[in-house]
Amino acid sequence: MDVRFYPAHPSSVGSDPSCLSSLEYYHANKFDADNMYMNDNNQDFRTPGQNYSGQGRGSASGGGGDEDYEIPPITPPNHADPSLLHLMDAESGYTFHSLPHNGLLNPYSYSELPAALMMSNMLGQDSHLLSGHNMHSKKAAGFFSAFFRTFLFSSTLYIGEKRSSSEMTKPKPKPQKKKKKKDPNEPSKPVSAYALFFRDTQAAIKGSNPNATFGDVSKIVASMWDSLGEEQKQAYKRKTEAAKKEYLKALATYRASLVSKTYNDPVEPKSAQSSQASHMMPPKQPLYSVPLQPSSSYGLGPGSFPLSDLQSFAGPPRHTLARTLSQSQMLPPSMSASPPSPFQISPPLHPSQLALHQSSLRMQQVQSHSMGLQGSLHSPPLSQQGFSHIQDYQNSVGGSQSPGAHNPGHGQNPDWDGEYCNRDCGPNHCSGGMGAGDKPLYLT
DNA sequence: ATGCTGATTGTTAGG
DNA sequence: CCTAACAATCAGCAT
Repeated sequence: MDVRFYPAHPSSVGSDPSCLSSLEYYHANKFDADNMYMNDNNQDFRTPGQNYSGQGRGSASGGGGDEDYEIPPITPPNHADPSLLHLMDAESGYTFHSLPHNGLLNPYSYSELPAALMMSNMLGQDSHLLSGHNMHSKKAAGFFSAFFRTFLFSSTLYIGEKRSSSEMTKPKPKPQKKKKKKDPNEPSKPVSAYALFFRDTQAAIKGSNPNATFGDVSKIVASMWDSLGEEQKQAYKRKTEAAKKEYLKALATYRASLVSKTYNDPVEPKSAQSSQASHMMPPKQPLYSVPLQPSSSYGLGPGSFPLSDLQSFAGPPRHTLARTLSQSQMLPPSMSASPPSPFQISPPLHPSQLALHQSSLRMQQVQSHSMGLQGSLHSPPLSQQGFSHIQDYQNSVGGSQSPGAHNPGHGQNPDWDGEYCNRDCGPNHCSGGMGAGDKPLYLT
C-alpha cells in the first residue's frame, strides 16, 4: 500500500470539470484553492490482501479483481482547522470564511465532514436539485463536491493506514452466512446510528467515486464515523432512539396482530400461531400499548408533528413496518394496537373481551408513554445541533433529495426528511402524495 | 468480553 | 421479476 499525496500539478485540474467549477468557487470565496490540486495518477487504495473481485455471486463486475479506484487525489488544505464548524454561514448562505489554508488536513480531524458530505450528497448526487435553481446553489454544489473530495482522499489515506495493520495480522475467515426467513410483516429493527450515517454518506462517496465498491465505501464511511464529532454522533443516536421507540411500538402491534390473527382465524393451525405469538412475547420486553387510530389519540393530528418524522420513523424502507401497520388497521383498533399480556393468552379471550379487559390499563400506559414520546419527538431537531446549514440549504433548494418530492406542507423538519426520506419516495411518500386517502402512518 | 445478527447500497445469479 | 447473497463495517443484543 502506497498511498501518498503527490505533488500537485495545476495543469491537471482541468481534467475534472466538476472539480474545476469547484475550484472556481473556492476562488470566488477566498478559499485557498492552490492547495487543492489534482493529479492524473490513479490511486489504488486497495488494502493489502483485499480482493475487489466484484460483488454478488457472479463477480462479473470485478474484471479479475484488479480494479484501480480513481479517487481524484486532491492535496488537502494544509493545516488542520477544527473551525470547519464555521464552514457555512447559515445567515448569509454559503460563504466559507473559516476554511483551512495551507496545511495538511489531519485525516482524523474532520469532524464536520458528515455535514459536508450530506451537502455533497444532496448537491452533487442529485443534480436535478440544482437545475432550476440559482447560481448560488450551483456554486455551493461545486464547492461541496470538491470539499468532499478533499476529505474523501484524506479518509482514504486514513483507511489504508488503519486497515493495513489489522489485516496483516488477522486475515478474517469468511463464515458462511445463512439468512433465516423472516416474517415479512414483522417490523424491521431500527437502523443503528451508524447505518443512518452510512445511508447519508454513501451516496456522496459513490458520487465522487463511482468505481468504489461497497467495501471501499464501507471503509470510508467507517473512518468518517470514527472521526465524527460526538455531538453529531449523538444526533444520529437520538434518531436511533426515536426509531427504536417506534420499533417497539410496531413490534407490539405486530405481536398483537399475530395473537388476534389466531383468534380471528380458527381454521389456521392454532398451535403454531399461538406458540409463536407467546414465544415472541418475552416478559422482559417492554411492550407499548398504542391505540392505532386514524387521528392520533394523543391529539397529534397529521399536522401536529411533521409527517416526515413519522415516515422516517417508520423504519428502514423495506416496507415491513408499513405493511404491518396496514395489516393492523384491518383489525379492531384495540386488538391491533395492544398486545395482550402473556397472562391473557391462556385461556384465550374473545377479542372484544380482550379489548375491554385491557382498555383501562392501556389508558394509563398510553398517557405515561405519550409524555416520554412527545419529549423525544419534540426534542431539538438536528438543525439546532449542528445541522442548521443543511436545513437551510434544503429549505432553499426544495427540501428533499427525492425527485418529485415537493413537500410543500411539512417543512417543520426538513433535514430529517431530506436525510431519511431519500428512498422509497414514491408518490405516496414524503408529503407529496400523502393525501387523505393514502395510508396514514399512525404514530401515537 | 465475545460472538452473533442485522443494518447500510448496489450488483449479480438463480429460481 | 423477485429474492438472496455478497462485500466492510458498526451497533446492539444475548450469552
